Amino acid sequence: MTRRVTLVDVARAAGVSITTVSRVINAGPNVRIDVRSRVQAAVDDLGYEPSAVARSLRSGRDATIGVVVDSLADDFFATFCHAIEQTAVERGLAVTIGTSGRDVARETGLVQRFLQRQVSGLVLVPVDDAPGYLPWLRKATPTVFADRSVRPPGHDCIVGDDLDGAVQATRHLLAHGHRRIAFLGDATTLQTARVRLEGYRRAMAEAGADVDDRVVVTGCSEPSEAEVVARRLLALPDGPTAVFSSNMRCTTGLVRVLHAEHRTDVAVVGFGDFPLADVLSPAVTVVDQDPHHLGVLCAERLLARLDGDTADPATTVVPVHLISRGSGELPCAPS
Amino acid sequence: MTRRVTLVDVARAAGVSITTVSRVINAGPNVRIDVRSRVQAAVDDLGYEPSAVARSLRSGRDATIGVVVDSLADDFFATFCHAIEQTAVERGLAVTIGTSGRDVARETGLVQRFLQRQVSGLVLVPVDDAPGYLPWLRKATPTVFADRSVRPPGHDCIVGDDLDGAVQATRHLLAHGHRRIAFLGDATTLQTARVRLEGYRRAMAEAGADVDDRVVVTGCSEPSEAEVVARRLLALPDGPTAVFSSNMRCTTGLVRVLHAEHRTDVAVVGFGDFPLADVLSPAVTVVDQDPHHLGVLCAERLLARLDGDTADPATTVVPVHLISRGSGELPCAPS
DNA sequence: CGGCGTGATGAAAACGTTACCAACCGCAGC
DNA sequence: GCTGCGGTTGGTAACGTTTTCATCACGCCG
Repeated sequence: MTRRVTLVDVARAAGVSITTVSRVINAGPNVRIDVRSRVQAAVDDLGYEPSAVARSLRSGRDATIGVVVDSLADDFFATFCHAIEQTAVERGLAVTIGTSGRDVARETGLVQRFLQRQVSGLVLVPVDDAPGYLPWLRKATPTVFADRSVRPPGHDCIVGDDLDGAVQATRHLLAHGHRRIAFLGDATTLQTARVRLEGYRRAMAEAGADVDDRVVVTGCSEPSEAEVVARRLLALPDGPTAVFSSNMRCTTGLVRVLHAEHRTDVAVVGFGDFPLADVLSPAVTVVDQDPHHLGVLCAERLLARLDGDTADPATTVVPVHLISRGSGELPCAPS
Repeated sequence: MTRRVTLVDVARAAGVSITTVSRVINAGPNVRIDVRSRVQAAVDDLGYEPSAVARSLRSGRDATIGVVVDSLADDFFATFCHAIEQTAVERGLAVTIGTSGRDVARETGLVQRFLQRQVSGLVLVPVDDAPGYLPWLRKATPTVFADRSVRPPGHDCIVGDDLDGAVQATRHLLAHGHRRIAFLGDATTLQTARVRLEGYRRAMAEAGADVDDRVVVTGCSEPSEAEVVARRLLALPDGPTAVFSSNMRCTTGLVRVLHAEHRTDVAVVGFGDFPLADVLSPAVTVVDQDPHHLGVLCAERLLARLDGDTADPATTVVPVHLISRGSGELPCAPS
């Protein structure tokens, strides 16, 4: 276990002071060309690598951004994180990722640990609308909330247009003659789930269609739960002729059941695109959120803040758009 | 911008020395009960949070593990990372993720930066078999190589049984009467691609089946490339009756083309499971690698090393198994 | 010829923590 | 009463870097 090579070692080898070495490392000015090369030689020779930790301590900021998402096993969040990593690494920032599993306590713990780490910035997908850690980060660390916004206002948030997306999806099904449209969604403690339900109800009301609460199901957070619910819905005597599945996990569960039961008569629009949605039979019509774009926007906003952008924090609503592929255009079967 | 609360502040508030505060924070022994509570009160009062950076500098180790994968947008690696994060966070370790994009230079750069950060350990999916940075980390930082092994030996590697998986897949197709079996794979600079091709050739030879090099295609790293190749293969006058697609990206491209051209006569076995593979028509037979399990194994091996396990580094080969779903069991059409 | 900017260099003080060592107290044993 | 010891404390030196400030040599201008 050999000791780490430090500035002191390099300085000694080059016969200069550590200050000079530091200047060379950081391409600072005011170093004679011959000294510079002598130091550089010593650096290469000894295999010196600067200690990011010491730098962080000295500067008070870690060149890292912290990201908290629900889960990395979810294609949406994985793509989102990928976009952030891509954007951040270009700027020399590392990305530390934590998964909350939609658990408030875990999320809070992760944020706390990121702050202890003195990360330069945070990108958070909050489980709760009003996270308890909000006071902890007031002004201290630039933070961008993603996918779900937080209260009170005064924070940067970048979210998809959940309301409009849900309205579009529901209208689309209505336009194809459906009236008995089921809603499948996550727990309404989640903002996205709540807003999408609201959009669904709004579009239904607007069209004068009755909403039968028996076919409005919330609380499905895993595909397996969605499967159970989907089976139940399809087995109803006066079952729905169409389903608006308000998130990707529900959609995969639903699609799996439809496929297993060979039900090609039920129309489906899902919120959130997913790989191979176009290869299913029928291909699945979805409202696309573009997680990659969302990630890029979050990273860029954060980088701007790190660069000193002091504009008022704002909530950016990213438009979503419907991709017709077949499942959403199935006509309403005459009863 | 208020200054950070440090040990000094707490010490002053509690009327003790920073040493004592440090002891209280770390639940150290030899502190009188009343002093302990007085300090604790000051900590709570001032909202003191220990600086992870200072701790890292002092201890010489950052409570972080670095992970480098090809891409987070790939379901395999995303699930893999998720498993690592889950396992690591239980032990109080943060996870910093970098994506190499299968670029050796980027991979090397990421490793270098992780080392500068003095991460406690590394989990790497190496692009190259003999990474140039190997000497840099000799003994310094516990490292586990995942998915692809490295030379020379002497490192912990945890890989799937690519050879056996490829043999299984090819035999499976042979067993269903196919002789003209195409191979679709990534660039052979990648170990996995190379070994899987070897497994394919071995199984073909073993069965006495000819390998027509026109239907052996490597170099497809993206679904879009695989699509182009798949179209070409299917258009051949004496096209293959079956395809062994040696990675998930190829499989999605291939499946997309088969679906678009309504070719349900071509048998397919893919290497690497993917979401909804069971919902396609026909459902896709795959060799499953279980990325989650792989991630857990990597994390556990690394944690063991951090705990001082000094057993000889070893390469663990995780068995893979074939999941029959339909596409691999299509019989060979009589010509 | 002397004052003086200017460019190159070094010394030393942070950053916030932990760990070693010394100091101190009270009490038991001789 | 003195020694020794265990339980508590505090002082201080690291950890490796950046940054401020001082120093010094040099050449230019008045």
